[in-house]
Amino acid sequence: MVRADSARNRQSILDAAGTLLASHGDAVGMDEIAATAGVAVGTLYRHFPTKTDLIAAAVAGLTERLVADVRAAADRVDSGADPVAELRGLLEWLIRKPAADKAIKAAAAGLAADALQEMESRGFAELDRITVAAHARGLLRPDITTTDFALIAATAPDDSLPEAARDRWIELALRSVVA
Amino acid sequence: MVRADSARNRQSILDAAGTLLASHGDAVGMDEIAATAGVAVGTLYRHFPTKTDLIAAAVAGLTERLVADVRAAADRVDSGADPVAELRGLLEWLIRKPAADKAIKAAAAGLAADALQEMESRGFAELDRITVAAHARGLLRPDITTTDFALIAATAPDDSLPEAARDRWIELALRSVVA
DNA sequence: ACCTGAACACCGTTCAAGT
DNA sequence: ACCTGAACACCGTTCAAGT
Repeated sequence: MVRADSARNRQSILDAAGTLLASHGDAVGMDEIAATAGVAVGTLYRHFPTKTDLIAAAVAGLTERLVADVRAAADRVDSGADPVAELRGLLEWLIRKPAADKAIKAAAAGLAADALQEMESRGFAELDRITVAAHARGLLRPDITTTDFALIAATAPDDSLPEAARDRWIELALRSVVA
Repeated sequence: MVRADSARNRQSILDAAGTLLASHGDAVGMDEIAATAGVAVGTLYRHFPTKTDLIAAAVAGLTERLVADVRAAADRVDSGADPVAELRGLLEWLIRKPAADKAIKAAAAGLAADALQEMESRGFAELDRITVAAHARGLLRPDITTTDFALIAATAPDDSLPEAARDRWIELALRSVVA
């Protein structure tokens, strides 16, 4: 049984971390996060033994949303939507996420691999639904797999590139998979 | 006229930084680099006002080699080599560089954009030679430009991905440009 | 002009004391 | 059990003194 104030503190810390990391990226200090959350640093460290752990927890929310979006896209495909258009939409989402999430993503640079693994294990099945549907309609090159899409997603550029370059990247990426 | 010892110090610092960054990445402290170079920290800061500047200087060497490699590939194309094979070779080089260089590359994470710009301004012309030759032989899709290759190079994954994934990435990347 | 290295500032992390 | 916040450790950077 967790104490009510402990649970509340944990949530306050996550909220504060999410907000501050989003606006200032990696640069926020643990002291500042603790102050914003209304707790002492020691309390912060009781919940998250290291700054990396805290960032990982804050990024987890991002992953949730990604998985939810992939599922929504898969649902639309089941309802007759164009699989390739949905894949394009997902890539656009991945690249164009609001600046707030970008900052978190940047802050989590070192965690990219972990996050991808997390996404794979939980969102892979959803992505696979789209791949299967697309193949059933003969829209993809025969050898393209769901893993290929994960690979493409993993190498997606961030918004440090100019808009035109990002659009072009999506075109080239889709070109490598469509029939 | 620079004092001989000053020039010597600068070189010692660059050598030490190159070695230490290569073996330990970003983790090396300025004190350690200074000690290895046989100078005081203050001297290090006289030559490179910030750690970022020092890393940038160390990375410059990498860029030189990249440009040289692109030029060599372009020369081989002029001598009749297959342009697509040369492009594949360049991508492989980019992904598979020795671990030592990778560490420097990782240490220079924040400088990626600058390095790319540097490469573009100096290596773009070399890369363009390959693109032109490839188009002349009808090997590329008509709309593919040299900028597309730079874009692909910029999004190349590093060796955090398993070998098979890196090979597959190269396949997909080439697929998006070949006719 | 350039070099030295002690000192400063900042920030992630710990821990003895409190409730 | 959990919270507090002063203290520690580490590292990038500065600067007064030396040559």
